[in-house]
Amino acid sequence: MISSAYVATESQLGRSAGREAITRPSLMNELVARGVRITGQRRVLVGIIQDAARHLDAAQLLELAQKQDPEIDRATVYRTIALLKKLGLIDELDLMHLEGEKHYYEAKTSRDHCHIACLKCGAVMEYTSSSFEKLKAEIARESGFEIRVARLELGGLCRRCRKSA
Amino acid sequence: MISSAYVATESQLGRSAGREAITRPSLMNELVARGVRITGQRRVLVGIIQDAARHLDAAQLLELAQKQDPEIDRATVYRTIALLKKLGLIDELDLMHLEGEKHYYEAKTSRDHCHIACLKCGAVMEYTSSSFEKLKAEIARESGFEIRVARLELGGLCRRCRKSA
DNA sequence: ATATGTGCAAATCTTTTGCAAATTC
DNA sequence: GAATTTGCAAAAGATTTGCACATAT
Repeated sequence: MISSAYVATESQLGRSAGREAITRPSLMNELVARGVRITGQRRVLVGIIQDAARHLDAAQLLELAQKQDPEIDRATVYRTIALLKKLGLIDELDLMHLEGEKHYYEAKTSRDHCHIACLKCGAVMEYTSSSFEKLKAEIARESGFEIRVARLELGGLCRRCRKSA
Repeated sequence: MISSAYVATESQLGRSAGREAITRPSLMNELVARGVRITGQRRVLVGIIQDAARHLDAAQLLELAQKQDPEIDRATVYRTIALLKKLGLIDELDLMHLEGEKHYYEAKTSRDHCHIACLKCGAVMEYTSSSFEKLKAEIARESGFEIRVARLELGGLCRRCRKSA
């Protein structure tokens, strides 16, 4: 079993100097702004996703949610994820399928960022870069597509695992 | 149900002038070179993946394989995919989960490329760019990761669907 | 009051696994 | 002949769905 160590983002570490700040708009506010009906379950689930220190999959989200409201059902979790995804408020990740076929979720950030997962220890690092923005613009221009979602995921060996190999 | 129209790659269209050529090394040769045991089933499956005009999921691969050898089993398909993936000979894609949670496979190309899927009609376009290579190099440098696999997938509206919208 | 969301349980879909028989080197 | 691979059938894991009841506006 792979450990789920988690390497903080540059921005979390305050090392994003020189780059635009990354913000995560309030999911609740977004829902209200779009006239989405607010239920107790949605409050709980959205709150957890918003404040999560790491990427959660549906099962983990359910587990955390049930600590606040034991009645919350698996189905509600999936339905809420589907809603947020449809509204473009969360991003879905695979993290290179490090642990089975789960999907992981995170509140959408103001700028797209990529995820690098260590194939050995499972550490996940986030990375933002203006080069990524440029690449997306280039692809949009040359392909004629209007890009709605972008997902860049990388797998490899983190610094520590490279050394110990 | 989303149609699975498929927009050819630049390279397939011969529009890759000015860029390095994209090649798909022979999977069979690679297997032999690595001393992998060659079975009838592997010959069939690898041949289909190699020559596929579009990205196939496990079920489609099974279906095509059974036309050549009705005895081939689902399990063998998955085991072969796992083998090829482990050896780094194929890439796995989600195509933004346009149709459920399937995974799609393709023989690895000499250069990484990204996939843009139309969220409306399901068309998939491939795109290669030196900017992508540069971005990967930048990420590797700044993150300290040794990158083994890269997957860039985009979702949006293709030119045609933008117009008809 | 009415449309919408929820829990429950069962169903679906994709992928994996144990094991005896078959195949490859 | 020994090690590996296969088919089969069953299991596992993730996600979805129908439906009667509950809830938000």
